[in-house]
Amino acid sequence: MADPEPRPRKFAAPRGTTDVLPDDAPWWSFVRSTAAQVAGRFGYRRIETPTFEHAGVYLRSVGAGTDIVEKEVYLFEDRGGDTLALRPEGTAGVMRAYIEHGMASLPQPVRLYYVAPNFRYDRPQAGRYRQHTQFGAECVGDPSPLADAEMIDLLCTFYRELGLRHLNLKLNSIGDANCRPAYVEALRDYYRQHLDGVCADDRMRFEQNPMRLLDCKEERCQPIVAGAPRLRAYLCDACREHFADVQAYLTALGIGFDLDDTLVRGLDYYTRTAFEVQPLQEGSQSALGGGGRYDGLIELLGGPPTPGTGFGTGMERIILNLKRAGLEPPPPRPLALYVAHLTPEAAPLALRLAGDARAAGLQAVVASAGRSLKAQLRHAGALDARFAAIIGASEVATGEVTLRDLRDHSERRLAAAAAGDAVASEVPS
RNA sequence: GUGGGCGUGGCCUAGCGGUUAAGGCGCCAGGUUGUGGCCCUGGAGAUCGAGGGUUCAAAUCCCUCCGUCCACCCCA
Repeated sequence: MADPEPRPRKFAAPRGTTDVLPDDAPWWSFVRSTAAQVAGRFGYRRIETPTFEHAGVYLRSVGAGTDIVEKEVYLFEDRGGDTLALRPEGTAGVMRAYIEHGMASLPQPVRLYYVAPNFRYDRPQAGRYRQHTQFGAECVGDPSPLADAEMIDLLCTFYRELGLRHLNLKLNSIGDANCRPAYVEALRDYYRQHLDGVCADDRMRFEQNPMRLLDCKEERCQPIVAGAPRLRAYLCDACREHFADVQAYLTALGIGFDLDDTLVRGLDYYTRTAFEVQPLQEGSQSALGGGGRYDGLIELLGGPPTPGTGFGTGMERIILNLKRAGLEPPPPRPLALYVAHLTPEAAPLALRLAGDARAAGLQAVVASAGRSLKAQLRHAGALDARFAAIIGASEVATGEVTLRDLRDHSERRLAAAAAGDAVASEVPS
């Protein structure tokens, strides 16, 4: 033999991406179907937008000065020369679709939800991936605080139905175009006096995105954050009232929350309500979900002035927390029937029998050809099958099947055509 | 972008300078003629992450890179 060719290089999944293997699939179907059910019960309808958009959709809407736009967006040029971007977050694409398809002429508000992958080029870590999946919902065309409360209610209901406990809802209002400028002014004035004692990031934020000075985590900046003017004190009457109503509705719903002055969204089109949910325990990073009101966004994307509010929540982090909480996903369907066959003549019967079982809604697997009966039954055991059908020369001759109960080891012979039903009558489907 | 831990067959792990890299799980096959889960036996499967260096000799020491995990940051 000639020298074997050098083995081709083995590939690994790109950094920050994961394979969802069969063992984890039950978690995913559980979380996905719960999302669909809960959203459906709130009257939200599913929307799917492309995984990539013209880059401007995201760059304009997510906003300059944010980490996402500065360094995390996957940008690429296609062969036709268009500049495109992989979806870094869910809302912008949905709003683009709202505008493009004239949803403003549907009965308002329009309630939409999605489950879709998002892409951000940041450094992977526990619960942080370059591709992650978000369940999100948007309520477009309703300016009232009731819509904000509904979003939070939907999100909390979702978590509750999954079985997640010990969550902390943080709530804030960041004002609107009427009142925020005065606040930002005051904040700037305050920080101007403290610029020496503040971290380098903060000095940049001071210039580019003063609101985000408030959520600086740097220890030495904390006293300065603590002494900063309170945004809530600057809210105009309309915003104050809106915020009070959101809280009243949440209270009526029995949803607990903590007010948090430092919870901010830096950009102008974010208005009023902002919220975030995190696991109660390790309060550091790893928000499970968050959202808020974005009354300026649709206009920014070229649509008519339209209010909107929504949330996004990370599926991988949810599953991580479900596992940490010691919960189990609903068990997958068991294998009802394993069909063993001993001769080439038996194979067609085996295939037909498996087909009968499947038609009855059961899970059935046919053994690979050419293995000993012992090997086939061992395989059946390894797959945790409930029944094994055995088809050898003797069964072929009589058109029968030997059906073995793998729990109590009992066996009986019956007509091949009846075997599928026999299994079905004993295995819940 | 910054810092730290770790990289030995599919998985977990032993070996930490010296002949053909060891074990467990898993996989495949046998333990007589058509029968599983226990037990026994055998087999396949590793250029010890990659490249360079030190040495008579390196999986074992040094350097670089890559990957991965964890934390910071940010976010979901």
